[in-house]
Amino acid sequence: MADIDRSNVEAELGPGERAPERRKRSLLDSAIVEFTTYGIGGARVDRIADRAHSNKAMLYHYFGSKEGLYLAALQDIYAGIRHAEDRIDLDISEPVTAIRALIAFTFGYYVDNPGFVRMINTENLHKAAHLRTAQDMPAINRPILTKVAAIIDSGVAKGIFRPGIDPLDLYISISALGFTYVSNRHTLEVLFGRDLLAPEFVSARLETMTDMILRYVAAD
Amino acid sequence: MADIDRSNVEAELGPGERAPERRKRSLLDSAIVEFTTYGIGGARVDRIADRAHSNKAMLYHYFGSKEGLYLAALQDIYAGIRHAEDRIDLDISEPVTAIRALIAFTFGYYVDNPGFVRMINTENLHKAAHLRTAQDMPAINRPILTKVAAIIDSGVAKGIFRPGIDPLDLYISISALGFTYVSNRHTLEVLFGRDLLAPEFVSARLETMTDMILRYVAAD
Amino acid sequence: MADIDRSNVEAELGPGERAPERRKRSLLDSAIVEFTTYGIGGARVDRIADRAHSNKAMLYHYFGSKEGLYLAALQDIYAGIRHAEDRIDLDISEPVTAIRALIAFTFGYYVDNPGFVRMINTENLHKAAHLRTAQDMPAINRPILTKVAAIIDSGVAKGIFRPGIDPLDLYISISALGFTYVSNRHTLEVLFGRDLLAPEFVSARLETMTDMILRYVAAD
Amino acid sequence: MADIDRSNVEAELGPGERAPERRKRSLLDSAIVEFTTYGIGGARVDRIADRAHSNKAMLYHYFGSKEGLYLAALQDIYAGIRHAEDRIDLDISEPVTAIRALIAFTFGYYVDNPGFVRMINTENLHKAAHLRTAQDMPAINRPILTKVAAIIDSGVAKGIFRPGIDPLDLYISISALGFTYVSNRHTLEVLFGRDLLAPEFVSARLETMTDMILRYVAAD
DNA sequence: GATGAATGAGATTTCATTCAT
DNA sequence: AATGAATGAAATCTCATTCAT
Repeated sequence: MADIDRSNVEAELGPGERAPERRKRSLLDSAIVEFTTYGIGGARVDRIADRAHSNKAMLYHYFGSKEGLYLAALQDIYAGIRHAEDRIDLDISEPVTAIRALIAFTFGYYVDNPGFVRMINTENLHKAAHLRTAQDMPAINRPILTKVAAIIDSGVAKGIFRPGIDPLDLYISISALGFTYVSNRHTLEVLFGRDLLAPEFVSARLETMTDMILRYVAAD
Repeated sequence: MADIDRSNVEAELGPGERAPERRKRSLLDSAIVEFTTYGIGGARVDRIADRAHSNKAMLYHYFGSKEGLYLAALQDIYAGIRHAEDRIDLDISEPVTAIRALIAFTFGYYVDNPGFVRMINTENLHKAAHLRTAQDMPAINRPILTKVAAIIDSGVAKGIFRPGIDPLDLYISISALGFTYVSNRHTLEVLFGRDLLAPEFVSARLETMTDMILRYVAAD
Repeated sequence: MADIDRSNVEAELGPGERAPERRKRSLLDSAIVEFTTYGIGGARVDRIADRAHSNKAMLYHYFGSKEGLYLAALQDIYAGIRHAEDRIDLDISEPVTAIRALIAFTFGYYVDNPGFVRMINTENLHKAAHLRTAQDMPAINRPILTKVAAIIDSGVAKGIFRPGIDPLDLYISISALGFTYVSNRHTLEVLFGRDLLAPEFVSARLETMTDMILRYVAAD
Repeated sequence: MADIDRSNVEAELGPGERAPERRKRSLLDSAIVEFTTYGIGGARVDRIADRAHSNKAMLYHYFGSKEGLYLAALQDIYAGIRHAEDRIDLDISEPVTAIRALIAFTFGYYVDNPGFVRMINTENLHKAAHLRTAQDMPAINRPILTKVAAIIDSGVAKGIFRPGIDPLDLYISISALGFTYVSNRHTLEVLFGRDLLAPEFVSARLETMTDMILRYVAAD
């Protein structure tokens, strides 16, 4: 599955891992591909089982239903980005550098994990009905907001960022500039004839994003 | 169908419209709701026919297949925004005002037409396979790029915008800042607990977007 | 379907009957055979559809689910005996003759409609869970009790039956003497080596039953 | 398993019983509950194993297949009643007392062992196909017929019973009056609104049965 | 002997599409 | 043009049985 970087998750299982965990893992990976390719209604449990070199009975044994599998896949997707976010190394005392790193990480994650982007879109088409049933999502996602706030505060304290910027609003802007670029690249390509994921355009995009955010937060 | 503003499309039919056109219209409207709610694979032709107070045989008579109906719905969605874009009144000689108007229109269209946003997402999940088969999409979409370019050129000529800004890149930024906000509002709400479509947040968002774009294009 | 006499039910449909009613009828008949042969859990919707020269989709269209079909079959079975009971011609003024006729009818119905007997058994194995959901069963079944009571009262008034006999208790006795004979005939045959449904044993049984009931109700 | 009185069967195992016997015993008990609740087709080996606090592999180890387990359960059920019948203490020289005791035992066994009743019904729904494969059923069941015949003969000899009564026919009548009462109590309750197993109705039923049989056999 | 994991075959149910009128 | 009925194909889900340890 080229689409999705699973190395962080696999790493949680040591050499003592039991086979069932590997089974579940490969079913989950297969499910993510399937759900993000065909949507929930279009996904086929047969294909999911086959792609995982497993069988439908196992899938139902572990996840109960197609919907249960989707929910597990969704939570896995969020666990993946949370895990990655925890590892970003930000030097808060250098707010410009820190915000550059955050932008680069965020955009990079979207570019490297199109499955993540597709899963978020799929879940939004369902009005987040499944995510709503998951536990503690706000708690899990608070850390990233805390990081953004710390960077803003540091920049304001140093007099290089202007005050009054809302952390969530800024985070949404950072996310949006990269997310739509990746998410809508297929229709944009048809409409405007540009292959947005060509390396030169990806790096140009990162530059635009960074430039735009830095100018936005800069003290006048 | 509260979700989707069809007034512009309906307006194309005059008082002399024939009943079949109304049939097709209501099937299309129903299809858009269905496809954007359940995805292509999850959409049910029964529900589409019922919601349109029509029947499946009519649907097949007019659109040939579920896929044909989807394609028609997709083209209808794009016809809607093109139609709206044609009507924006931009005074190119006032580039700041013009770009403000363009941002407001773009964001407003997404907020007012969630069906549009959902359809774009659905089509991107399918890697734009259907849009690719539609004729002349680039030609149809060139006008909006031309407008952006004209605004940039005017601003640069006046010395208030900096040179070197790529029109498509700028347009993607404008679109992205609003699109993800609307598109991902459900998951964002669950993750961060803020109702993004509450009026005060919508207007705050427009302000952020405008501020961000204007600072980005401004000559130093 | 040799097992079940459907002539009374079929008769309700006149020459103006619509095809769908015939479809439902043959699905019901097939279902009764299937459920009484294999039980609810052992019944196969494939076989039901095939036996009715129909298809599974129709079955689901009309009855919603296997369980829904079972419920419809159960109600049909009870409608059948109620219908037949309504037609028994009893001369209350001749209580001995009347009770003979009632016993003969009851036993005869069990012998002629083994599907009825099997369905009752199946439903009792399920603790009447489905029958409980059907509407107005007590109301539908009151007429037979009223008949038994009228016969008893007439006999008592004439001084040939003894007083104090509970109608329901008597009806259960009449039913039981024939029901178990039909219902348990297979195990009884294996255990005791007698083919209970051989004509001579059937008529002997009717004689025993009649004798037993008449001696039981007789004034001393 | 409140339903089924297993004390007599358990008693066959002495204090020296080995664990495997207890395993088989609890699998059998669980199987009887399962088969009589859901029928053969509806029974689930998973549930049987779980209810016995055992596992499916054990079940297959001991009984070979679901069908084999059913057969074992069926034979166990018959062994239970045969065992109990062997213990009835009948004083043949007092035929009225003896027949009263036989009636009371028979009805009591049905009331106390609903699992027995349900199993007989289940097997009859399958046309006794399994019982037929069991060895020597007629031989095993002859003793009860012998007892009935002895009582009749004694009564006739004493001039208090009339001659010409067929022992099997009489036994079927005794059985039937109680069996249907227990077997069909669920549907009867729905149809006629009486809780037949309430103690007062159970004892009234025994009285009716006894009265009916005694009047039937009485010399005129 | 004992057990959790695994699976092929088959069950129920659904659905896009077509037909008859 | 319009519609309810019909259906083959395929979907989701289940289950008796076997395997590996």
